[in-house]
Amino acid sequence: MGTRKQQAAQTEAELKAAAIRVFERVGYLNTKITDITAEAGRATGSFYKHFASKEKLLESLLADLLAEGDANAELPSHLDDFRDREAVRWHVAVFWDFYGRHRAVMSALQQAAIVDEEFARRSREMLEPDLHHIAGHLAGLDLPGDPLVAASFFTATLSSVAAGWFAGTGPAAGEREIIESLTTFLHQGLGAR
Amino acid sequence: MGTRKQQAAQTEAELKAAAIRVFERVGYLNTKITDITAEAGRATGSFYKHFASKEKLLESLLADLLAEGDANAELPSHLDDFRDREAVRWHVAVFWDFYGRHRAVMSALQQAAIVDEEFARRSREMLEPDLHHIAGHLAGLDLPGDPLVAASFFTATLSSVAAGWFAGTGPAAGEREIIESLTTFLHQGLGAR
DNA sequence: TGTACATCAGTGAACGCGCGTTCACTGATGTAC
DNA sequence: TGTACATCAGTGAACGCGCGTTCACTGATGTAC
Repeated sequence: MGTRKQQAAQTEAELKAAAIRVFERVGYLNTKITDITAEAGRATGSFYKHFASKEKLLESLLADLLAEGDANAELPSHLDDFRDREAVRWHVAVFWDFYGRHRAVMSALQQAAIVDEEFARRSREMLEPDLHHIAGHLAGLDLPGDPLVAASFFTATLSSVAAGWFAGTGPAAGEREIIESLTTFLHQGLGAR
Repeated sequence: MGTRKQQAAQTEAELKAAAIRVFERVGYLNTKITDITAEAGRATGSFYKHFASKEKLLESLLADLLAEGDANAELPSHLDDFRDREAVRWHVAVFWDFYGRHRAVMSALQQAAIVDEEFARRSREMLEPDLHHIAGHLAGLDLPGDPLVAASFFTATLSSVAAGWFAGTGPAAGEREIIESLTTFLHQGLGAR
């Protein structure tokens, strides 16, 4: 009964896990195929039995991540009125948690987008629903401008602060503190009174 | 009289200018030495008469940029109280203008920092005075947290929005509109009342 | 249940491409007398 | 001012390293009878 397939699936999973560890250590762009196979304790050729290229591996990791993202979207209806500070805080915290658990893949995607037009396009497409989702929470606020522009400020700030904090290049502050400050910053920035 | 040195300086300047054009077209990380020399209409070997490597070329471009930055710092004492929206607007506009004129080098530096620890360190050091400079303008505001944290939100938002806008990946909005909206967003976010 | 053959994950040495870097050479500018 | 030699920016073909990708091979699992 499928021992062979199971073994293969196992190896594939180990390669993915190894890739994530290597990404965390040296970054996606600096990662060689042999770094990944060495980290997983496998032969070089093994990689190509599972992935056609480093890009395809990243696509596979992205698919895992999107699967979880979709599951998130199924969550019980969340707070959706950004006049309410608590609604902003909830969104910040959820994003923060997601970013933290997937920081290696998130930053790998950003790095891939820099070098590869196809990933850039895809990343933009991935984030667009998010942008409209956020824009949809802004009714009733005294916005600093067009709702989509305001929403883009929100997501730009959120992701660049999260990226900096998880990469250790941001200000030296605790996670709770950052989330609270960021919430206030965003809530007020969007024109809450 | 120094015709030879002048010629050499001229060629070096042309190589730099060509590099900037190539960076704008394909990005720093995707740029090959031969792309630069071809763009400048020179032979491959010519590059190495002027720069030891692509990194050294970028350092040279960075030096030019820092020279201008220092000149900026000499400007007549500017508005420095961020309770005043006009002071925020001034900083946003100056940064925006600077980023716009040097977008190729700015994004090249960001890309280099991703792949090269040395550039990452240097970029951080370069931005730290800025951070403290901004933090120094925040007295009297009802800040969302620690002054350095608030200042880092300010610079993170500013540079990621500028990067997105100049790369054409941000929201489709006019320059004036973005600057005004961003000013309001930042001003309010920092706790102005 | 046993035997003979097929399939396939995994191996790691070898191959080859892309590209950074070098180097012998050229011809023009600079220097010495 | 002229001549002979030195210097040096610029050239582009050649070299060689790093690394992605392939491929013939192995041995274990699956299948047929």
